[in-house]
Amino acid sequence: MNHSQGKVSLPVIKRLPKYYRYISQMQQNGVVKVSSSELARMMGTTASQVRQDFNCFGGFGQQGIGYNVDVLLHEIGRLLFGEGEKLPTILVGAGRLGRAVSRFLTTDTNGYHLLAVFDVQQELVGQDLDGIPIHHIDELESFCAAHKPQVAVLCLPREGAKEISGRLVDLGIRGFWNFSHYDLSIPYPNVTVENAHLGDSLMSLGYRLRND
Amino acid sequence: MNHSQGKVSLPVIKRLPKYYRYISQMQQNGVVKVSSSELARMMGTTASQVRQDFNCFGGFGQQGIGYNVDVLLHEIGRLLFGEGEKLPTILVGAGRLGRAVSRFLTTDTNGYHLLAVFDVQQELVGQDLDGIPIHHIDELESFCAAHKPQVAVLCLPREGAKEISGRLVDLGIRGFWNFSHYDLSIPYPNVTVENAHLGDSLMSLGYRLRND
DNA sequence: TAGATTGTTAATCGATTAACAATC
DNA sequence: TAGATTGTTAATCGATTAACAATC
Repeated sequence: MNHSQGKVSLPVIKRLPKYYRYISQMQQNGVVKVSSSELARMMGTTASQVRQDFNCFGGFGQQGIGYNVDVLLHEIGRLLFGEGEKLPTILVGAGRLGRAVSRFLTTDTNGYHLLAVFDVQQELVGQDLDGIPIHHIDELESFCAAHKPQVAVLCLPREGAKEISGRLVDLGIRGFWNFSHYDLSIPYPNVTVENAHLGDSLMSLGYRLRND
Repeated sequence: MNHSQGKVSLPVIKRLPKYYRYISQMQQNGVVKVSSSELARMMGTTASQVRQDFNCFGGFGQQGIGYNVDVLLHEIGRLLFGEGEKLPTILVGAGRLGRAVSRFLTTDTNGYHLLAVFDVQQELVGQDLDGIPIHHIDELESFCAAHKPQVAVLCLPREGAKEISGRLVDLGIRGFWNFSHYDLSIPYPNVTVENAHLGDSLMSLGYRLRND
């Protein structure tokens, strides 16, 4: 065990969820022990990379033996989801995309607690999404002052996103999961942003298809 | 003008949609000309990278002058969306995510033509999504034989995705936009796959928030 | 002890950035 | 011509892969 972590690179971080998925499946299949080369084969990478990745966090294995599946899953889970404390989260935009994404937050992942949904449409206010109440966007300030959410998920058009994200930063939001076409990365460098533009992902698929 | 393209690297391809978005906005604002350094500032990168990127495709500018916005948008659009011919596409899974994603395919992007939606649920069969008919999954074979779709968008659970993707490859699908948690990249190396696991993206945001 | 497999250092590879000659 | 800015080659940086010593 060496350096518990001195700034882990983004490529490594982005691989953690994939490790988590594969190791989680192994546990469900009753597998107890795994080697870096077995993991590498599944992940489509090299044993070297697997060991390098895990050693960014101090190393989870035993020399000569391999990795214990339970230990590995627990440690990576802890990295991704913390120590059981969940990130208080709000969702802005209750359109089709917002409704789909809320499912992920409430049932398909750990580490997040969805407190409320906001929308501009008066018709939606008072309704709920999987039991989470929909508020009018004007209540953003009072709600955030009272409940101090840390993460905001943006499922709204570009125009709205620019204005709303500014307000949210002022209200203390530290992390954005951004599906709007407005690019948040530059204006708020001290806030963590995960841009998930569906359109971008689809466009690059098109290019690759035409040119492979 | 040099090499029209001798295998462009994935990082470059993934930046194309972002260039497209920014340049598109400039055109809407009536901007006629742009330099690599202006683009770099907007994109949050260096002028060097902008020029290197464009030169993967032969270079779109004029020495001493800069880049013409119309030309740039047209050329990058051509790379992303082709010459007007749209990729015949099907969507598998008409749940919340499928309904959200269909919107992107039909109205928020170019280059794709959504032919049909498939689902296992009998109640949905016969209904439509933005005018696109929902078929039962059992009709996949006959439909594909008749209409020869090239792209499949997977919005279904992991278990379904494994089986369905195998069938789709046999039916001639060349490209997948995969939202399921099942990882397609390894089993079908000769097919283009864009994995867009929402869960993965959300998990890495969590890690970054806790450790920044 | 011998075999297996990790942790860790060194080598390679690829992507980004810098420099500069070409040219408008 | 002088200034601006690209296209392109060279240098740097970071990430991946290989090698090997430590250790179970």
